[in-house]
Amino acid sequence: MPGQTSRPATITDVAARAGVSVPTVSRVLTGAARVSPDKRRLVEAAISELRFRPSAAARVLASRRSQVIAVIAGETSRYGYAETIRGVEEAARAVGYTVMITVVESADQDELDRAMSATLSQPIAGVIVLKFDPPGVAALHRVPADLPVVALSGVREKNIAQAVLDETRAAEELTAFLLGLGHATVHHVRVPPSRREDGRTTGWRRALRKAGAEVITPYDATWEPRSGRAIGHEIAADASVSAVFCGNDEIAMGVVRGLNDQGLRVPEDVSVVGFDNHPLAEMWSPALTTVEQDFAGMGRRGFDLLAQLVNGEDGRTFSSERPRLLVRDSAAAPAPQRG
Amino acid sequence: MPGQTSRPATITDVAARAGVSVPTVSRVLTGAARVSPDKRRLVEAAISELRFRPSAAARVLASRRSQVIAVIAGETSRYGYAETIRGVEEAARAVGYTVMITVVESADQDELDRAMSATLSQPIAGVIVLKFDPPGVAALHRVPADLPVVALSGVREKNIAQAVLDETRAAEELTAFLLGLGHATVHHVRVPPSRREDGRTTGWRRALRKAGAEVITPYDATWEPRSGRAIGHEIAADASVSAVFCGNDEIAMGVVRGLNDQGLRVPEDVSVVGFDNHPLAEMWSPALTTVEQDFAGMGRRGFDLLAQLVNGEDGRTFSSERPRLLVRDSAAAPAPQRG
DNA sequence: CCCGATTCTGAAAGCGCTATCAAGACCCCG
DNA sequence: CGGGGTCTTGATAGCGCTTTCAGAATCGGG
Repeated sequence: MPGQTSRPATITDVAARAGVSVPTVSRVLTGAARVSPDKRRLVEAAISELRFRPSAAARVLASRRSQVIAVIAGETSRYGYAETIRGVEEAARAVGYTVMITVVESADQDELDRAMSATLSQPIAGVIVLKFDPPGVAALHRVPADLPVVALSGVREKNIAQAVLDETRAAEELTAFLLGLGHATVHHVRVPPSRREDGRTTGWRRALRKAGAEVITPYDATWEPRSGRAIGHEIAADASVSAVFCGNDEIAMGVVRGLNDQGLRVPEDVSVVGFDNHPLAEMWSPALTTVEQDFAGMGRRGFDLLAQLVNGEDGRTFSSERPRLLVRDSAAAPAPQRG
Repeated sequence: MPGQTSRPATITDVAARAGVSVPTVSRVLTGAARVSPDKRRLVEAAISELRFRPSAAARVLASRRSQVIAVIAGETSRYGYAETIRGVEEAARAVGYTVMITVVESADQDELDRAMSATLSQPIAGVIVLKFDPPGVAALHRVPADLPVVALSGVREKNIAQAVLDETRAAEELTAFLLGLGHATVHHVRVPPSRREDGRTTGWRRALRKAGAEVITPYDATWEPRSGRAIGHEIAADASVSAVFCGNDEIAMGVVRGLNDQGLRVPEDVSVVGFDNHPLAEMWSPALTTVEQDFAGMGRRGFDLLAQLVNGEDGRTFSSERPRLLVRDSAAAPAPQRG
């Protein structure tokens, strides 16, 4: 058996081995046209004997179709990002697609182009952009117009195919919940926003307005939990704060820790709620009241939407998911001595 | 300006526009051979005017070289996995490579082949396997022999290029630290192991043996923090437990929470240490004593190693990283009334 | 038993690029 | 001023597959 370890088998080898023509092998590969059962059997046998694996590069070149999609994101490691990507990958894998990951760290044009060009020159069927942060937003604008693209984010927008997680409504519900507990107002610690104002902040503001509560300028946190801790220290020094809505659970945990550092108890002295339902949120002491965000689900739907676009189906559709409020132990009625 | 929105420009279009031959354009693209400055300028102008972006598919087909690597992992979302992948992507992007992600959920051969074949038929330069769990190990065995491959894991092995994070030593140090605090022995809660015995368990056992301490059968946790909490409940009921070494920080947080649920304090009643230095470990109350694992660094080195292999350089090398012990507040001398 | 309709199959032509090779241009030195 | 380099360039031939397109084979109905 010569050629065992030599170069990988090509479609020509398979055709020769099976005693058929190259196009016939191609036909059984793609399933595009009918092939008689006996030839099909011969071809399949040859394929497995030769351990033939079609070259995606050649395939793409000839067919002008690809089974790869690119995911462009400003981050990959934090909870929301990682889960979203997991959802995309899962849905993609289920239908034989592979996903490429490209991280865009900066919104600067040149850096962006450099980071994206390697990926965009790959043969990809479409792009999914995680529009969670400024680099994501910038990346979205630089995707070539001829490529199908789906944006994933927390806020709806026009003229673009997207899957969204309705942050605004979730934030509004959560804030209203806090207000319902009797807090005069709710302070907000926001995570780095993707635009002038993210959905979480909008929802929070909206709930406050509806209730006629005072809207206090939000604190700005980074993605690092320790930035939340520092803000917790600030908040501890301000006796007017009785309830805090944090942009995500990790920041909320930092805030709680910062409050504890200063001898304040949650929820007895200050109520704190998070966002996302991070796996550790329920482990935290006190268990964090938060709102669940189905990132993986958004990722899956985003892929499904992209698949539709790739197949030339309608694309202006978008799917929104209803968030679920998780009432746990970190929020309670306000303490009389604060605020 | 016709063809503005029509099909993307090809190298032929560029050549025509610049008034040179196709190979000349190719030469400025690849930088493989010298081109006179004036022709180079012409070509570059044509490229940017036409917004030409070379087709990676055609390139791969003609040159038999690819700028894409595949990362195969059993997971993508948990801390260690996500960080490792982040490191790989970072190093890859720095030199113009793109990374493809493939998740292998099961170690079952058929499922594995199905999940991997989509990726392996892509034109990839090499593969990085996260050998953290059984699916990862199984995947490693099914990578075609002709493809450069690097394994990433916590334990060294022979005959394979790999980047490792020396878990065994780290676990040994951490266990020895606990023993040094005066604990008679240290209990272990292990995360799903990648083989008969993972490095963390080995290091723990080794430290115990060296100290002549009793080796108690480990508790088995899943990757879910809540499994740690359940184990915390078990541990609370066993008064002989005074120190617990958890396979990772997330499990440790679960264990601490489980202990708290039963009215036990950490570290006053029981000492608990984690592993990895998860971003929330220092936020936790008490701040978790743990050992830092530079997953991203391992990912970067893994990529560098793979790049060497791809370039035909020696590959048996492997880089190991020295873990760093982080002593915080979750471990203390044993309480006299327990154990 | 003939003819058009239906399957199935193979020859040939690319897909967009790189690799090879040989030809032309230019240089230097004896 | 001729011979042997060194550079730069273009013609040509694929890379491994899919896609026409047309021919061969089979079938059914009148």
